[in-house]
Amino acid sequence: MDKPLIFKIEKKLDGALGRAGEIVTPHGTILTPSFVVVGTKGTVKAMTPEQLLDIGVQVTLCNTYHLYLQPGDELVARAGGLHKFMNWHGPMMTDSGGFQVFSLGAAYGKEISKITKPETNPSNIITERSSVLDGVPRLATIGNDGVSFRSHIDGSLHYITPEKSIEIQHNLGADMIFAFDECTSPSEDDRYQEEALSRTHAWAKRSLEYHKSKPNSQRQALFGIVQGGRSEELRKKSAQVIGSMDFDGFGIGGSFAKEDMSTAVAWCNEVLPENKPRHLLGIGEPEDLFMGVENGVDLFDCVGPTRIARNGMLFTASGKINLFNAGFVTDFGPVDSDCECSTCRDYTRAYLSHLFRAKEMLGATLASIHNVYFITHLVSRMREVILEGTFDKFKKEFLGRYISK
RNA sequence: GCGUCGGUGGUGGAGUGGUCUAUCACAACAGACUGUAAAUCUGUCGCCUUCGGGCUUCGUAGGUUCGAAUCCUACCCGACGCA
Repeated sequence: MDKPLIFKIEKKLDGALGRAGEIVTPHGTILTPSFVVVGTKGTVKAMTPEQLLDIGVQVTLCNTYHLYLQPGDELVARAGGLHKFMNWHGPMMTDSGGFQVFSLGAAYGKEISKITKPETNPSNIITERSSVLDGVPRLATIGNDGVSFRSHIDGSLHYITPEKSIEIQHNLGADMIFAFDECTSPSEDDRYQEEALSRTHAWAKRSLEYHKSKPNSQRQALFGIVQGGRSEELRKKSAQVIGSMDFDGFGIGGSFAKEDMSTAVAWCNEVLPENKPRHLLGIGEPEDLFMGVENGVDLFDCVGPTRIARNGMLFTASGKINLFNAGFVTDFGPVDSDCECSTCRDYTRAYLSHLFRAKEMLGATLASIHNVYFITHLVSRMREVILEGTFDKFKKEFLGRYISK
């Protein structure tokens, strides 16, 4: 390969931004749209890479910030790179640490995350930006040049700049890496959104320049990240600015109010170059995946399927179920009778219920296998129906049955 | 038989005269979780309620006291010790 990434569109959705295609990376080809399973610390929690392959997972995403702190990116490089270190030999992405600017900074200690609820508690609104919140020091503070992080593991102070993020990601060696960005909350005011956006753009440029100056740019693709909050003007401006830089692909970032998400994604993808892959960062509820695919997203990653699995919540064709609920104690049927995963084939709801109540770790594994299978196959099914020309029908059938809470 | 200690809500276990429906933990019952500080977090957890409150509980039965899970007496039950 003379380029780190080749993207081809096979078929577009009529009258919409959606498309099916493929991304060729040094570690294999990803058929898109595709769901990227998150393995933050170099492991998809509770699962082995063999299980991921059995399920049909095509690509994983690990985190720069976490691996930099532990075990350290230089150690991973000495181990021969992250693919070898964690025994995942397929396509891999790393996030830049940009999300931790948000989750350990402005969002620290507040009930805000990727999706901000409209009825959010007033005390969660971000009113000031000091490094101390109610007497508790935040773990991240933002400067124009980079971000100071306090390690959540041992409290030590670290400073990450766009160049540092890329350097770490070069040491980790993923096929697709991300520019360092600042994710903002929708509750920030317009002035702050604008200020943060210009910082993200400046950081994107620095990330790209540093990346291009290194030989790793021959084998690692760099994605720029579009921000801009809920403003159409800022989203489109960001898509324009980031889209015009020489990135190999693009991420769409931000923390959304649920009802803003589809418009924000559409604004970005109307402007972003069509011939490069787009990744919607951190989104993974079934209804959101349909929205994203329809609006031209090729890749999604999300901690949801694995996190909720570990907490006993499983996807089914008719909605999520909580295995802790009393009714499942004696339910000897499969988790989802329509599902073909090994958990549904070989185990019952009653057994999983027992494992969770007994705090047995196999419960987390079996539940994760199911949820990852469910979401992975949902998205790959979306690809198939785009190719078959029956996306709308499939969407209607699925969402007609699936009750989201 | 005598003696000692002890019997508290589903469980363990605090509390030893008023602020006690009774700390806390577990269990149970529900809820949340979207680029993972997450095998985590939150709520409920005697009965009734028009959500203001009302009623009933600390082995059983009496008693002392303005007031008892807390003090006294008897009984029942358990553990240990001595016969």
